[in-house]
Amino acid sequence: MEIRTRFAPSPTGNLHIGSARTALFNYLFAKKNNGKFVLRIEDTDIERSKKEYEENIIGNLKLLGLDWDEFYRQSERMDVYAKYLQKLLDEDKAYYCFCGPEELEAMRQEQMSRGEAPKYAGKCSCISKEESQERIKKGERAVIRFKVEPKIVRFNDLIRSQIEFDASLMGDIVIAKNIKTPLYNFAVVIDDADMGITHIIRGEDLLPNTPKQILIQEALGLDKVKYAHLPLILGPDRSKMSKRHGATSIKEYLDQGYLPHAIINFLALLGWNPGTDKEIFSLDELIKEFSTDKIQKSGAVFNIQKLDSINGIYIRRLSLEILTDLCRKYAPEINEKIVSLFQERMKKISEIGELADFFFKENLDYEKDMLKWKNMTDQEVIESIDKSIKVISKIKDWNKENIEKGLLEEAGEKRGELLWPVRVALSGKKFSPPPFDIAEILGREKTIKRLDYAKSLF
RNA sequence: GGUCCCAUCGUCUAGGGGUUAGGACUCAAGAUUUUCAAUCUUGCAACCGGGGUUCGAAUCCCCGUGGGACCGCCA
Repeated sequence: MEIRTRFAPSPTGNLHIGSARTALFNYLFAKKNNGKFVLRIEDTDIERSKKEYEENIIGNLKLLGLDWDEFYRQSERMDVYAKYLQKLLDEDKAYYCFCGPEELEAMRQEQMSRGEAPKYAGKCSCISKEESQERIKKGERAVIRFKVEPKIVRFNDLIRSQIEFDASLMGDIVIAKNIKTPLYNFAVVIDDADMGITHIIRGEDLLPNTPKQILIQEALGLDKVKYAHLPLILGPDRSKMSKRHGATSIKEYLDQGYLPHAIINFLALLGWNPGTDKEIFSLDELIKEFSTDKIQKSGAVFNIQKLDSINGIYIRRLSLEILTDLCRKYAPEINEKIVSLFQERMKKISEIGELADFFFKENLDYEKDMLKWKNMTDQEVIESIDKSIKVISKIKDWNKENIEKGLLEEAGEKRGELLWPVRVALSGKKFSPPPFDIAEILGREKTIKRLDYAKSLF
């Protein structure tokens, strides 16, 4: 039988880092098994669903390389849900509930205060079909509740093995606001069956929904599905990662200059491992190596330093041409020559702006004391700069090899004393690529101009 | 509070009865550099606690403890 997985986000926000990993695992599992990966937009909540979020999710999924084989939108399938809803109603497996929100809330509070699990007591379950039809006709508002059978629901989770819930603790659940507006727990079950989904891979936060969905599935006589509940991605305080922990959407990381492949690689390692020491994987390699029994049971803290480190590796592997292209987003005037100086210094592409800014500034702004190597005196710095200017003026073929050769010869044993002031004069920074490389790109004229300026500070 | 899930360095993890408990990130030191980065070498650093089972437990079992998720007419 063909393996079919799905990623089913609701378009109520940009693609979340945790959702992206869920999508990735679904994708990997499907591809690994020569199956299909389905993307389904869960937009039954028209209030909260926004087109822009759907576009963000779709766009970022594509950027990450997680292409889907089939696409669905729940809002376009309302008639399907209505059909099944009616079936449940007809078979007395669901009923209309006329209880108002206030009434329900009061009941909840009371139960909570008694230390009980809040659940609907089933007040409206005995209203006859005729009566409820009449009341609805009269315009009374009613939701549809599913009759939850009080039994132990057991299922096998690919990651956690046997799990069981006592359904008698749940109460009858609301599955639709009305016949035309189904709710999450109902719509998923219909869709997963309808779309032939064989494996549901999703976040652990949905574990408590599973027994409800299984019960609905059984009531409708639909095919069973296999489950795999992924551990959550955690913030530094070990709670579910959320906005207060920092950036949570893929877009924010992309904007900061993290590479899609690096993000994928990092995400894969968050809660999964290949069982070997290998850590750098292409998407294809991940497909090859992926297996659910290597998925971790406990949550994984999102460690930005690890992401930085992986991103650095990917940046260093990029061709200069591609990297330069990417850098232009942050520094439009940049060229390959300059980028080459920073390729091994970047953790993320966005850093290029600050790293290379001194190439584009007319005047550098730095403390004059920065020009001093160790405890040089003012006089020594001036002499040192003079020497450098002299050497630089005489260089015939202007390239870094010759500049280096000339300066090094002049420096003799005292490299720091000669080279440090040049570095600062040319870059205005303490940390920079070698001054020879900078000088070469700057050109003789600008190089001397900057050295003159440095001298003028004294 | 109820239900469910989880537990190896600070973090991500390997290891599933006998290991000097391994790797990666971070951090520190060294080599290389005039600096930073990159690279290489070295180092610091962990089996939540208590009981069992066993010749032997990080590993199996039980009980604690700790952490988390969920308890919507959201998904």
